[in-house]
Amino acid sequence: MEISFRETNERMARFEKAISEAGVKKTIQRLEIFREIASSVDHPDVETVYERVRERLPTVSLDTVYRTMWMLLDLGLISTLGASRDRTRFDANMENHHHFVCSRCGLTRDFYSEELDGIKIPESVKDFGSINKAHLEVVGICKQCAAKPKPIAQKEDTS
Amino acid sequence: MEISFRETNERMARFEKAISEAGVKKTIQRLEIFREIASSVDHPDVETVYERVRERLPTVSLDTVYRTMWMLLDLGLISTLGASRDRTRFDANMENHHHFVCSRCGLTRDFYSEELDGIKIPESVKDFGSINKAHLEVVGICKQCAAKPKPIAQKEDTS
DNA sequence: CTGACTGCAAAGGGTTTGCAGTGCT
DNA sequence: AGCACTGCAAACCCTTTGCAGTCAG
Repeated sequence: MEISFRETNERMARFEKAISEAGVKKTIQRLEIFREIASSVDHPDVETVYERVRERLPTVSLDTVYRTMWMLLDLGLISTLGASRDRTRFDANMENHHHFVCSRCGLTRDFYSEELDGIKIPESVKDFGSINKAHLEVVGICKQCAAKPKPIAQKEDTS
Repeated sequence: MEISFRETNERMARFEKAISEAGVKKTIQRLEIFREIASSVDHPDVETVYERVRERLPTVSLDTVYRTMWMLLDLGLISTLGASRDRTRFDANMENHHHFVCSRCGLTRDFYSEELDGIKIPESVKDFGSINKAHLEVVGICKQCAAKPKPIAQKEDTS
């Protein structure tokens, strides 16, 4: 499965715009890296993007892909799955529950809602596979982080 | 904020039961590591669990905490946040959407639902902080993994 | 032209593994 | 007593960083 031609084009246009507005240079590497992520549906990791881009641009280096991904994130052109957590975190709460996650510091808290537990998942999702559970991930800024000024252009930390 | 005394006790009872049913040894380390995660609300990472357990059990080693966490996961006593992904994965889809995630292989696919986009988040969640967005994470087993037999007692891979 | 960007190689940091000693059942 | 488990240290792998050459604006 591929992203539609039209959608890919729209994403590329957004890229051009963001790049020029941010005043950063438009290099072949950045273009190809963004084109790769913009045209894939599988949410690849850095290594995967690297391998795919290398087919067209054999000289790219892995660290350029890393640098570019964080840059694209800063420009708001892409996002990370799971609120950009780094280390694995664990949960001993085995009941049905949902999460509030702070996108700034990674703080995660449980909340409960019977209404949400009974949520209706579209039939089409079953095309992907069998469903075990579902939970809502609410992303925001926790009170503690809101009190502090936002760090400028840095990878959000997860302390 | 702490987990209630009653709830912690229930979790400890589940631990005893699972440990003996699995026929693995009940060591001080495992007990204290599970007690720690079972009584915390903040979904700590391995390092954090390590530091906290070390206050009571100064000789535990970091690798024992790692080994124990994976064991608890195998026993179904805990789970990981964000479907146990390891490396960071990226998403160029900036529209409102939701995810289906295979807990076996990490395959992730988008799906859309206007009904879900308009979901009602409990007022109480605002006590944690401001809300930017929310999306449903549906966890299951993808068709490809369902066709293969499940690997025995291994950390799920995310290829 | 000139500073931002890339590629390389080396460093850094989190996680895993082999092994000998320890302790649970 | 036997064997699983722990602690230690080294290995491993993913990610970041310093630097000199290169290239977009």
